[in-house]
Amino acid sequence: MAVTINDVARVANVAPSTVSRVIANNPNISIETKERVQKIIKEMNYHQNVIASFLANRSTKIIGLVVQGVTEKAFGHPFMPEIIRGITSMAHKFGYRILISSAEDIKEEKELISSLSSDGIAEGLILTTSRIQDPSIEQLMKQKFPFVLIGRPSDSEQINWVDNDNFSVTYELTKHFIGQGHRKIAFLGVSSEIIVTLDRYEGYKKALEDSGIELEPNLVVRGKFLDNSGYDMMKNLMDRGVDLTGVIACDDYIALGAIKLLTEYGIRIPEDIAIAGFNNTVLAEHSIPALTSVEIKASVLGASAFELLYHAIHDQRGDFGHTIIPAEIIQRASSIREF
Amino acid sequence: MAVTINDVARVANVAPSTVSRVIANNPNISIETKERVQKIIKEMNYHQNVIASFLANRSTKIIGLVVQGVTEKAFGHPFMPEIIRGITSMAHKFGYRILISSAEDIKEEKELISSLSSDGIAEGLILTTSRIQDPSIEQLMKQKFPFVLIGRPSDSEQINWVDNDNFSVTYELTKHFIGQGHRKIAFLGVSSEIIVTLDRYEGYKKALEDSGIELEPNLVVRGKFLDNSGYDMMKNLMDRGVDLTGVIACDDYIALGAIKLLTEYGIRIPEDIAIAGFNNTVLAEHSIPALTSVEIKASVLGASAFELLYHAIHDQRGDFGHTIIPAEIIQRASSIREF
DNA sequence: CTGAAAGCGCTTACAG
DNA sequence: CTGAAAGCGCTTACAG
Repeated sequence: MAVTINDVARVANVAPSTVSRVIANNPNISIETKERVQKIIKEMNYHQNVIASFLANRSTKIIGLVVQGVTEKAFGHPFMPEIIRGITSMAHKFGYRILISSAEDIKEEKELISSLSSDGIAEGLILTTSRIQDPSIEQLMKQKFPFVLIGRPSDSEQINWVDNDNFSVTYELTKHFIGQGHRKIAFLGVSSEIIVTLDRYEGYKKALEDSGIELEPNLVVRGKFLDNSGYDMMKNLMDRGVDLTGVIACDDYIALGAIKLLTEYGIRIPEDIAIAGFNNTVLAEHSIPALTSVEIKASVLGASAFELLYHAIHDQRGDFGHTIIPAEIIQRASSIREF
Repeated sequence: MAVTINDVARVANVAPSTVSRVIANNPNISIETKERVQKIIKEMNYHQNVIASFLANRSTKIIGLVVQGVTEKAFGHPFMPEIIRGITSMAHKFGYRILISSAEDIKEEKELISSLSSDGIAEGLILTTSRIQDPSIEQLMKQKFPFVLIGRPSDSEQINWVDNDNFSVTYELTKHFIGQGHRKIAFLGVSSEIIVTLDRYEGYKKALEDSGIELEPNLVVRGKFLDNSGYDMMKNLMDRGVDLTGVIACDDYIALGAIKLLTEYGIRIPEDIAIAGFNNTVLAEHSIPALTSVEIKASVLGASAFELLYHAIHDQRGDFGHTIIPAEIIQRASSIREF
């Protein structure tokens, strides 16, 4: 039904191989036949069957992207589309396309990764979920299938990954609070499974330490990173009468929830309590007061992930790349007293 | 390098075709050979090369999804991931995967669609951009390539599409305002190219008409649907001294911008001016006051789009499906005086 | 129930 | 500069 290279060859009175060479822009083909064949290709409305050429070439120019699904709601988090955008735009430059799949739970994710890494479609994988001790990752390493993580894994040497400098930016952010006279600064949203939050927590701890402020355990609130639970976390702190003047939340959603609670309690921001979040979502600038946040440059993370993956696929050297994207504190009214 | 069907056949002492039948779960194969072959497949860690089977089968079980890129920022809009999620989860049930591509501008989008529709990878396409008079759409129709639009097109008969009942939900929303005594209701964000906004505008107009309220042209503000320009739109209205007590914005972002301006001007919401948005983004519930919005059920839109596409690919009948997903008004403090 | 053979549509040494 | 042939890894009538 669809017109093939053979149809074109017949009409053009050449061998199929010649048509193939014209398509591939092979240099040693006479300009006349080239033009003639090209004309006929146009006329016959021929389009290359990429699947067939994949098989012959053993190259698909497709990479797989695995994101989390419904359950964790991460797909709905504003930074995910940004990451995807970064990946696709960089991939496009290299002539690559993205096969996107989402997994609802760990089990599904494991199956997904297992098939994506062996069914011959994807040449490499980008994973957006970096948990502590992920079995899928070990599997990929064993298979020597090229992959890149967005988010530093716990055992980080023999793996390609991109991440922000979570430790140092949180250090800076904490210093920003301390510099304004805050001593009692809460830290919301540490989760022992999610490495980003642990890195941020370390930065927070170190900044306190360097400023001679003792870490107060009851200022540190555990909780799911992407949960909408900032309201409850903050309520819990306030209702327990914990003394504090500053709040650093591991995510804007958490910070926004906290702001909502504080507003309801008639507490002024930033006069009574200063607050900051992470990920610089649109929520941050729209918040009242506007929320200080950390711009993680999600699209740059995505683009860098693709670059690492590209090298992993094409360079035989077998070394591993780690790219650190500097995050940036965006100061807004919520954390600046003189605003 | 990778183990093939022939390797397995050799070890199992059967023909490659037998191995193929075992993999395909072909019924007429003896249980003994089946089990023996399956065992060897496991042992040798054989994985089917899907690309080869694509070629032999003439079926890829992949559909393409085209979204807008950087320029229009739509990819960053919270409903886009929701749509993608709906598509992927439904596709997963049918064993399909999604190849996602983003286009930065109309030209790129045209090229993208042209290659996706003819390179043999995707069996069908879902498009998220429905503009007035899209040349790509005409092209696809001419090629008879299966595709579905998310968002009703202007010439809607011979095309598969899914959409909300934008007219009637906006009618209801406007009635909700009128029911609370509002007569001067502004409408923000009509754009002549974007059909959704036109449909919503019609619903607004009809509700006014049915209530005997005359349409005031200077209460209707044009503007890009996804722009962050609600602040400016509202400022313009206020500075011109336009008399109003209600605002319906075609998108939450626009509504949020308007709220920000109103808050700065010391205008109380909803006491002085009531306001509502569309798309029920997380922003809406986090807003202060919480923003009345319209839940468009983006993931259901996505899922339905896949279902239509699946039929378009597999049913030969050549008829066209139109699915309308009822949107739902979520009443919150911003539009309810007695709250 | 199983095998030999042709075919899916392309690519690429090899020979001339 | 061009063609004939083998091959990429699978599938599927056809024959037995």
